[in-house]
Amino acid sequence: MNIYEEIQDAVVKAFPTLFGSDIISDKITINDTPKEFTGDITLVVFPLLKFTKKNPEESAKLIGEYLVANNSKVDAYNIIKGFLNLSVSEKYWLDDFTNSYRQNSHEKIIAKNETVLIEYSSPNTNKPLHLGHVRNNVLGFALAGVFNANGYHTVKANLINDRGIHICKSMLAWQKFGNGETPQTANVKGDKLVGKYYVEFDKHYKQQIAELIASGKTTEEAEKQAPLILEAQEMLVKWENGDSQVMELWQKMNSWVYDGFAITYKNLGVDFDKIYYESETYLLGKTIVEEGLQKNVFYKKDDCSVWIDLTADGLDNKLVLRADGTSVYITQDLGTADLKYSDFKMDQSIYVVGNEQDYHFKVLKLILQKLDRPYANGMKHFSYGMVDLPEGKMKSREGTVVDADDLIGDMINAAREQTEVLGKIDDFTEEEKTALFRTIGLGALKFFLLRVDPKKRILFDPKESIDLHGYTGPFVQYTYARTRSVLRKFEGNVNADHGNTALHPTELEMIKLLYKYPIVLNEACTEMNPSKLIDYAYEIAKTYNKFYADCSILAADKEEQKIFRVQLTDFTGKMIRKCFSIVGIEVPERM
RNA sequence: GGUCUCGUAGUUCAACGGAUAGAAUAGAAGUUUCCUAAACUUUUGAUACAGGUUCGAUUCCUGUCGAGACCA
Repeated sequence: MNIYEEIQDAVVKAFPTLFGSDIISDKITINDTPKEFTGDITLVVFPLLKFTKKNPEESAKLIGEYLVANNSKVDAYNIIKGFLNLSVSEKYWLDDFTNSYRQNSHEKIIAKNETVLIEYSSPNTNKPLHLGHVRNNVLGFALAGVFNANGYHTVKANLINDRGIHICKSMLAWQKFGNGETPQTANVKGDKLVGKYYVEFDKHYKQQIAELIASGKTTEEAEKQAPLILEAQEMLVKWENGDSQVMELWQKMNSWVYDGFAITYKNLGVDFDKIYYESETYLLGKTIVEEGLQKNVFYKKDDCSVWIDLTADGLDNKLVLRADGTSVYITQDLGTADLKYSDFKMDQSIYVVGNEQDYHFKVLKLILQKLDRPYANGMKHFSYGMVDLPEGKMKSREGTVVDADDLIGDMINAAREQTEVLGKIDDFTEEEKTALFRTIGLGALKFFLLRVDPKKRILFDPKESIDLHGYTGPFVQYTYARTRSVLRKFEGNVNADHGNTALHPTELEMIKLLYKYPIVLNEACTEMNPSKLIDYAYEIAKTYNKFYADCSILAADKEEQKIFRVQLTDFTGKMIRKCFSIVGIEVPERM
């Protein structure tokens, strides 16, 4: 039990004796005391007045006196307006630090017997990954890390959209304009090559539309009748019928893309436990449609299309199978959901997908609930905001995207430039340097993407490079490197007894901050928000740097003081490393 | 047109309904015989607008204006 919970409990227990009435713990609001006031923990008294039947000051006084008298951890109290500020004894904080340091951890994570499946990334195989995917990947990986650190068994899944009309577009364009070009002959990554033909398709398609409009067609007619789109549709039909030539082309081009993706994933440092392919799951949904018709959850229109009426739930009628019997997106998702459950029997199934699909996932969950799927209630849409450019949304077709590989490369170069100017690592080998620049560049990128509330959209200006100073990954990494440097120079036993030295205010602040780790870790999980850990790691780094400036560590006056400060340094470094490792950011020993 | 998000310093982000709205960056001014100055210290600067609920509203409700997404 942490100190916040302990005080809350104590207040609940005190109520009958103090005021002759009961109180439920929900009514008790406990905050950290703002820095400008004396105290550590603040109890807001206003909500309790109904139960104390006394004025704020008197109620606060009684509670304060009780806590000081009955709880050895509470040293003193003061009252300002309706706020009861409690001071926790320095001994409590110090003892907690000492114990945690010995056990090398603050946490007592209880393994939960629950499986959480996290689906993220989920790319299309007709184009390379861009910044939007990078946010998805970084978030998905971090979220899995958060659940894992909280004791859940996690499965990271990637559902690859490897079929459909968009794939046929790039296949067709390559066939028509490619002259047999391959990643080897063109010397580009496979996903880049395929993406090039996707753009190529669109270029020619637009040209044909323009020609048709010039010859008197409406825009709508032109879009439907352009020869290229008709050919692509024909190719899709052939694909669905298993035409051997089309299948061969499809397999060849997809394998190029997978080779390219593998490189990008590796550079990003993300991975997966299970990969699903839509080409293997898209048919499964159709049997569920049959089932839904039998259960009268779905209904069939005269044209044989199948629908579900969700108006009673505040949504619309939604198509689940087209009149020609082909699947729509949601049909495939129904099938994949069943497959995931039969594979992993997960308790929670989290979809890391952009907020543009909020409606889609509401519908998906509702349908599966109506079909009595046991996993339906455990489905969650981790809905994150889009990454927008100053000009607006990124569009692959129009080439207005920030390419993932380019971005990673740019970040690593920026890290290289800034590091070399400082000249601190001239003794590094080339390999060590390369690894360091990668650590810093990716650290900056991931931190940038993770520091924001996932639900909010991010504005990214490619002209302004991602910062390496201030509230950034490298700032925290630098602080870690500092702690390591101190540890390298310290000659002595880190595990020696530090005694009970009087603490400098910044030291105390540091200990209190470190104390919060389990609370933050839990919060990041229940709120599904990795940015909580990012923010926490930053706070630790900031406070440590202040401590570093305020207090001399290795040249401390007394030996016990030195040992304490070295231990604080060690623990801080380990904490930074732990937080960062959970969300997928590396830390360097030197930088 | 319908549904759903979102409007906080010049800019990018914080703030379970709690105290004097925090950071970073940009701007101004400082800190290096000493553990890594990618650091530290000081300083300027914001809740779109109008109502309502509340002891208390950036937060909840209503309307206006503005941005975005989805559904046709």
